[in-house]
Amino acid sequence: MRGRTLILRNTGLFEGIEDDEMDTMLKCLGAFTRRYAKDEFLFRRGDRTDCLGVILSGNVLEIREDWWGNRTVLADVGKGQAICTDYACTSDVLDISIVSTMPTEVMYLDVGRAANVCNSSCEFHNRLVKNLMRSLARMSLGMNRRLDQLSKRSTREKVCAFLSDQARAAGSSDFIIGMNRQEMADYLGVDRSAMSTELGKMQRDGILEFQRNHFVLK
Amino acid sequence: MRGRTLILRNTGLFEGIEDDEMDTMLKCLGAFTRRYAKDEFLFRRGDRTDCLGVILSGNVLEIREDWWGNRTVLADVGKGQAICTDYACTSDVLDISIVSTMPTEVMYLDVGRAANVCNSSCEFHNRLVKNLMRSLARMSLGMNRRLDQLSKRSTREKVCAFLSDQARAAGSSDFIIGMNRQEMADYLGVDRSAMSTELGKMQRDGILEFQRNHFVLK
DNA sequence: ATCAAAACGTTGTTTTAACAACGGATACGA
DNA sequence: TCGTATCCGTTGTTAAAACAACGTTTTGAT
Repeated sequence: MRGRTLILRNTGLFEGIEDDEMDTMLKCLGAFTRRYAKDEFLFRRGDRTDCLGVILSGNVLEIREDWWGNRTVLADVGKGQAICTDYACTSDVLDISIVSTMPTEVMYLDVGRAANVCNSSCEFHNRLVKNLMRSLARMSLGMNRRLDQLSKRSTREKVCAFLSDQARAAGSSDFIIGMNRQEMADYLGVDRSAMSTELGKMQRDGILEFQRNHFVLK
Repeated sequence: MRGRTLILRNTGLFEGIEDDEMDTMLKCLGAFTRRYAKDEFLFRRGDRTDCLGVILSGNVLEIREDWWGNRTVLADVGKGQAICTDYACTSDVLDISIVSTMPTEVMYLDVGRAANVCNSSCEFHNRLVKNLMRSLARMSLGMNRRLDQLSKRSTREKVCAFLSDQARAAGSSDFIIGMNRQEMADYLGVDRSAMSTELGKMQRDGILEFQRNHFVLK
């Protein structure tokens, strides 16, 4: 149970809650774990759930399928990350499917119970609710920034928005990014070589300087 | 106060809470209102707030500015809609500014208080917390869908993703959309005429049919 | 120190989308 | 009913991004 505690902490849901309170909390949340084989569906489009899941081990993919059956991998979720948080909070029907890519163990926590003050001595309940809200809000803020980047029309605009956010996150106009060019291009939905060319132009235009992953905005 | 009640209900935060309980709730949330003139800043980048705001009257814009000063209007927020929900929940510094476009009245609610069980008889507290979480999660789901659309490379893929979502929302492959072509194109970040051409091709390819705003996916 | 693989930037070519302009259809008010 | 404004689709043109291929630099393991 010690290993699990560490993984659960990674989700940010249990910040401010002592280790020795965790077991109580988990009971209070109706926690249970489930194992999946490789290539097993955890959820299919159309399902509902009141529980969010924390990946204890293994790996899953979130997949969306459009009307004509075209599939998109929305996210690659690994150890210590959560799934279904949004759906559990809204009680909405899932419009995605979730499938394992390897043997996977998931701990489920009932969100409905989290939002109800339980009868027992859960003075940490408020804390958990705040953590959950903060987690939801953080996701939302992150997506907002991503939307701002992706909604830009040109490669240059996307790059500008992306680098501005990186600079703000780093707290400086002089910073290092944790992605290589290919990852950055995929993230922005553009071609790697086209982006490389654009970065070159921007440097020549004098609005930034860079070598490899080290950028300075001007 | 009656008019306000109706507007506040529109936010979805007070679902399941009776009208005569509202005033108690509002006190409990430290509610207060503030008026702004036209072109006044409600918040500037770098500010913090513990309160979400509900627009009682008027209109505001959410604006993001990148490192080089390029401005983007992220959202146009009107009566009955909320601002700063995410920032209030995370206590993060705002990375956007919010400015009024006309005389505007805003009611602020302290999110921190919402997540704490108060001493008085607020049995509706849990309800409010659930509503707030649901609201956050709904925003998140909506943004996820939008991201799925915008992250597509080609116009056709974007249109496919968009129409699939519309169909799912309508619960049928035969549906009517509430946007005109220009709005739809802006939403997907593409050119209107290019999109129109693409829609024509898709119809010729037999994967959908449409007249005006009436679509049928095949 | 050497080698192989990965990462990056550059160039030329092809494909795609943006842009501009226009005509027909539709909606709406006078 | 007429006239006007809006909406929509189409076409030809221009601009931009994707694509493919390649040489250099960097990285990391042996």
